[in-house]
Amino acid sequence: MKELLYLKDDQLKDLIEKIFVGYRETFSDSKKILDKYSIGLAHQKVIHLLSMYEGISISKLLAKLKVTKQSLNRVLKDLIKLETIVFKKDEIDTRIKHVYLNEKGKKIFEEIFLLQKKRIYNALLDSSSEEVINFDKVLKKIING
Amino acid sequence: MKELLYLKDDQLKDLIEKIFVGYRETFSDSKKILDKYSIGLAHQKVIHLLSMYEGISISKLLAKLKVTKQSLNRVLKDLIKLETIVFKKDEIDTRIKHVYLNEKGKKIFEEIFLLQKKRIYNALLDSSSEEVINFDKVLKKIING
DNA sequence: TATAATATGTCAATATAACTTACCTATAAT
DNA sequence: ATTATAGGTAAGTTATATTGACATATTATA
Repeated sequence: MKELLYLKDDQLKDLIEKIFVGYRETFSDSKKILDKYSIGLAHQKVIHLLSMYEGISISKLLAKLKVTKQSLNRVLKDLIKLETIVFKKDEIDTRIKHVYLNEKGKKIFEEIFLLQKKRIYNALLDSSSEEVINFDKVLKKIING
Repeated sequence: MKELLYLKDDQLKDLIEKIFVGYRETFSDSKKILDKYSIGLAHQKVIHLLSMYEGISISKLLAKLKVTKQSLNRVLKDLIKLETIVFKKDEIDTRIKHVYLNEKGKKIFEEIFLLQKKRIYNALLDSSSEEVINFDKVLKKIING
């Protein structure tokens, strides 16, 4: 057991609180835009992933979100009603559905993202490239358990 | 506008996804313990803060959690029923209530924390002290907007 | 070809955590 | 005396998720 300060319980508690607050703040900046379209955090996350992974399949979306089919389906139905997403069947395996943002969906994502990214952008702008790289590195290690 | 790679939209999107996943994973490791005591994520967060800030007042808890009184009250009632917390009136201003974990509360927190901290601990153990310091630094900047 | 596995959809019921609006008491500060 | 602060509560609602069960279409495999 190393005796490093940052491996002590108090520091770990502090980091855990920061991870929570960081997440909460990062996903609350765009609330006004979500309200404008009568959607919520769950929809924002899906739109975000659709923007990152164009044509992602339903099962891969599920794996990334770690929610149930039923839960995702509600969100997708809302997004269809809002006319923001389209589906395309896989040409080889027609069981697979690929999901895409259409033009309206992309526009709404950009509105959300414009607000959401500000916080991160400013934090990174105010940091050295090494700080940023290390932030990313440690976060990745946390994720990969 | 700097032309740094990590300030590009794709990288910002990637970081935002990581912040979400990092949070979700960090707060899901202890689910089994929560189930054991029939409590949820909201209770875990309160217990966590009570462990960090012994004797914190209700209003300061509310400010840290950013939820409504009604929402916090439900959680506190559950924790009272579970016999994990106690209150002490402020000796000077008796309107203020200080909240503490009792022995049982502290024991349950340790059970939760033991599982939860593993992920963070291992990530930090696998990192240099500079990486950890930079992680903390950037996270703080994200929080402070 | 029959069977199993995969990808997706859906119904019903329930749980968790939060919200809004409104009103209340007690105490402290001005 | 009035206002502000700290906290509590009631009723109704919303957002997001769950479990369990069942259905369909398609692909892979024995």
